[in-house]
Amino acid sequence: MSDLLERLRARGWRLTSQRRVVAEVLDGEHVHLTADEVHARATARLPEISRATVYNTLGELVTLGEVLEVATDGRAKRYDPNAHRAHQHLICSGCGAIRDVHPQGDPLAALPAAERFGFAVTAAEVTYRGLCPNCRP
Amino acid sequence: MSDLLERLRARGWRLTSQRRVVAEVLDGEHVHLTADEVHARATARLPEISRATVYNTLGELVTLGEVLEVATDGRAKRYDPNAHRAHQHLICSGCGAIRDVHPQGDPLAALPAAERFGFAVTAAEVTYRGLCPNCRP
DNA sequence: TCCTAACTTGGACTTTGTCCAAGTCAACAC
DNA sequence: GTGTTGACTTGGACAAAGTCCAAGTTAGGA
Repeated sequence: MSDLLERLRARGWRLTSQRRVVAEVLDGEHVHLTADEVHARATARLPEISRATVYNTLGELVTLGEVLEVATDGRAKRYDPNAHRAHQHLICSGCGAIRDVHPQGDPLAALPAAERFGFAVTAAEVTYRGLCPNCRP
Repeated sequence: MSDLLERLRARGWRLTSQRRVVAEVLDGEHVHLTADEVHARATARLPEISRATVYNTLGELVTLGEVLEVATDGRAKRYDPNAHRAHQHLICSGCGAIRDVHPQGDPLAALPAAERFGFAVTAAEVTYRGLCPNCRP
């Protein structure tokens, strides 16, 4: 976390209280908050922080590669701070819970050249879906 | 296509001109239109069709399993009529073009039991990203 | 301690999607 | 054919998620 703030400062980021709070809210494992959730939690620590700043800051963190944007369902985007360890997502179809997971092998390898249609393919995102222990029948 | 309309009729669907037009617009390979694009094309054939009907019809087709909803980017959902042949998607990071692709093996198999956290995992969606031939440097 | 470019703010605006009451019509029975 | 009826469609209001901007504030270097 403070690593993150250090890295950002090293890149010329101005370290405002708003940015610090957003970074703090995003700290942890299996964190996948929407922008609105980030704003709600940030507001608890810094009541006057605005929605626009939360969006700005999240966008900057994504651009800097410190946070991943995850579009799981066509509703609000979610923000995943675990950007420095490759992983995929497992989502409960019942309650929407999200876990980071680590499949074996490289998903990119499964796509043969003949199926690449001349694209320079650089990434593969996998979303696993199922029912979590609480939602199972 | 007429297969589709037959299947729907067999399931008790009332076959209105609006629904027929939406189904026609969605016909084809590598079709991944947004609801708005579907509406625009449907309007060309049936000028008085409403946005609400396009949304309703798309929702019904998804529920019936005839069309897949694809959330690729946190913007508008896209509708993929190729629901009866398992496939994944390859998206150009430059221009947004989408192709259906068929990776080798079953992506589900890559997720070990220890990484399933007690979930009953039933599906895996893979999104490959890269630059298409036109957008490559 | 001052200065200034960078940052933040609130509110207006856009895009995407949902909901509803009122009107229309496909399909079935006759 | 014709009538009937419940399913379907419509337009408009509404909601959620996100973007944009002009004006005000401030972190950090000089």
